Amino acid sequence: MGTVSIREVAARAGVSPGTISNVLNRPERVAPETRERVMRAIRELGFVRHGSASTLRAGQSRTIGLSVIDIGNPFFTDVAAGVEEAASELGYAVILGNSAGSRDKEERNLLVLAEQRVRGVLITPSDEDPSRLDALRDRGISVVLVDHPAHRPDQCSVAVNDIAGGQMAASHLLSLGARRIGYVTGPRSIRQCVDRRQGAEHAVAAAGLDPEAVIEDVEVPSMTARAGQQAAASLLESGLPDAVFCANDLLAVGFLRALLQAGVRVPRDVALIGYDDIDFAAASAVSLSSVRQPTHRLGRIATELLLDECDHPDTHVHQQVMFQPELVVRESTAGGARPEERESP
Amino acid sequence: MGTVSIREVAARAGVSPGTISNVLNRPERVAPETRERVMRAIRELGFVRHGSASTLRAGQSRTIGLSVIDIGNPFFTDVAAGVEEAASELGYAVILGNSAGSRDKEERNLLVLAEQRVRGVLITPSDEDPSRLDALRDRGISVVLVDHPAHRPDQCSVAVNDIAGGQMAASHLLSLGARRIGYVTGPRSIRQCVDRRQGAEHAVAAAGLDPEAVIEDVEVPSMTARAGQQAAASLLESGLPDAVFCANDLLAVGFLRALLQAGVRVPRDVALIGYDDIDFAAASAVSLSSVRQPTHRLGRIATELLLDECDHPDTHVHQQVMFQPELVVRESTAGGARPEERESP
DNA sequence: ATCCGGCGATAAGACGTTTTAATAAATCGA
DNA sequence: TCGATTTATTAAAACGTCTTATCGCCGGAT
Repeated sequence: MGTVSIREVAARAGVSPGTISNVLNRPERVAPETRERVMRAIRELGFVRHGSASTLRAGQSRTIGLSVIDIGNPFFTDVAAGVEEAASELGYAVILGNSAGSRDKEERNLLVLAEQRVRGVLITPSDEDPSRLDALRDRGISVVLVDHPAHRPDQCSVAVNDIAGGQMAASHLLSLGARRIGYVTGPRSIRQCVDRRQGAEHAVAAAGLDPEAVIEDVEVPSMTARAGQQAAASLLESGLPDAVFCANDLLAVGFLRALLQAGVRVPRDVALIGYDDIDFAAASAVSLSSVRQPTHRLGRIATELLLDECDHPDTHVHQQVMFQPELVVRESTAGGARPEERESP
Repeated sequence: MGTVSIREVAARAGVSPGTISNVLNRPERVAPETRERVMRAIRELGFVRHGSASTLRAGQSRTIGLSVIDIGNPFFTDVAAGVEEAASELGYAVILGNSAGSRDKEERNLLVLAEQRVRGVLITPSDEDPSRLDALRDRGISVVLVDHPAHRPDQCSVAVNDIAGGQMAASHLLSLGARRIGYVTGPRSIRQCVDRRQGAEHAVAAAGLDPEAVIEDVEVPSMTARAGQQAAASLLESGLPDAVFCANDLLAVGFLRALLQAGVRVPRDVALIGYDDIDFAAASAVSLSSVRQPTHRLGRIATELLLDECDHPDTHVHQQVMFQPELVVRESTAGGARPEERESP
């Protein structure tokens, strides 16, 4: 029972342990006949290589870490699926960490990854502080930023232009006639929220208007549907703007639900746009306009960059990949906020 | 640079390597003064324990594996969040595997987990074949089934009564007057699909009707929104029943979308119910009736059972936990399929 | 003064693999 | 036929930690 080691396989095949290792790691160096004999012994004994021993001796593992902010958000799930797919193709396992927006939790997760001596880490950092990541790099663990542009040239990153996305969303709302735009956002420590707002400001300014007068912030503590509902409640109390831009679709879905429950008509009374274009945006009560990001590719490319950096450190060139988002118009902004649309009640 | 080992910490603190190990693993055995000195050295040198060396020597790791069928399904995401949360609290890391419905992929994932010498595995098996899991158990890796009842008394499992759930859904549809019910299902190899149908049969039989005459199967190859759309297309062609029961919400969301696009009114022309009660069920175009499962708890309890089995093998008693699902009625079955509801067009 | 028990700390040997240098065997050119 | 080269295999030493048995020390009982 229990564990069968390389030694027993060696005995069974009538060779030395070193040869087993060669069959496993450099099969071309061992004679075909011997190789076949060893493979048979492995099969017959049900041998499975001890990854920890291998990692210990070889000094490097076949696992990578993935640290995301909210595994419950379909955006990150799609990214994770892309990561898992690419990693699995290249023979790597993925250790998942969910920081749930907490700095502490993220730190603990990174410690676990460091202990596991993962080959590299894919991370959507929960804040701008680079010290923890530098610590990882000092330990020889490569880091690729996901959905976050790298500030340093010696670091890979894969991101989507959030400023452009915010601009698209806001100028779309402006084109519908909106002159007061609510911006429902998560904490300011989240770069995405800040960038998307900045993009919105650009759009407003480009339209010859004053961003301060047009854009009204509603900040909520997390980026979930529940928080979106809260935001709607607060805005219903203080007075609704012409249009609302939610920093992600989860917020928008919750926001929409609360609005409809309160009898507000979308897009007639308020136009609404989200961000991420998660699968359900198209299926929600009023189908949701949004800003689409190539999520699956984000995960895949990030993984490929990371593993290229790990497996070919000499030829690897660091890249900061920046994708462009895409506006998706649906019912929630169709026609829009102008009162003359359709007959009045 | 790079890695600082226990030995250097020992030198710095003026003790032997064994003492460092004791501080790390049995702090109570070392004098408070020494402990403090060691902790300081650890901090100053930025020492991080080499998990692989530890695993190799100790013969057991602090990681568990999680193998799910579809990480893109919010049901599994919620389960995974529960798992991650509980594992993290108990100091375990989670290695994620997504079998994407493929037997091969699942097998590869399990091999990786075996190589990593994970302490245990949480798995939603993609089929009924227990041989792969037995192989894991033979290697001393505990296995807990998630969303799947164990057939053996010496194995833990956490599941939800799918027969009861199917019964709830179907009897609800019957109570609305439905006499022909479409059942949109994934492959028959998926136990959930089979059980939920069986529950529906019970409900139909209990109503004094013939299940064969009432229930009409539409089988699709995967349980995604896209597949739901296909199912709708096929049913639109062959003629719509009074009501439709989709084996999960993803199918139902896609089904609903296709129906609405074809001008079919829900629930007036067709009543529709899904399964899982994912977050978006309440937010879809016509809010979706569904059968709720305690997903997060499923993941948490499964993890707690697994780690209890690992950490206290002597006192551990195997449990087959079975939760009861809950019917959630929303618009998609409100009023229902009877033609006399509301005025005609 | 001696012995005993208990506490803290240590020395040294695993754990299972990879790797390096070395050996043995086979192939080749002259 | 002989040395030179290549090819296939091996022996043995790591990798960093945990653990077992051992040892020294101190206080208290004899």
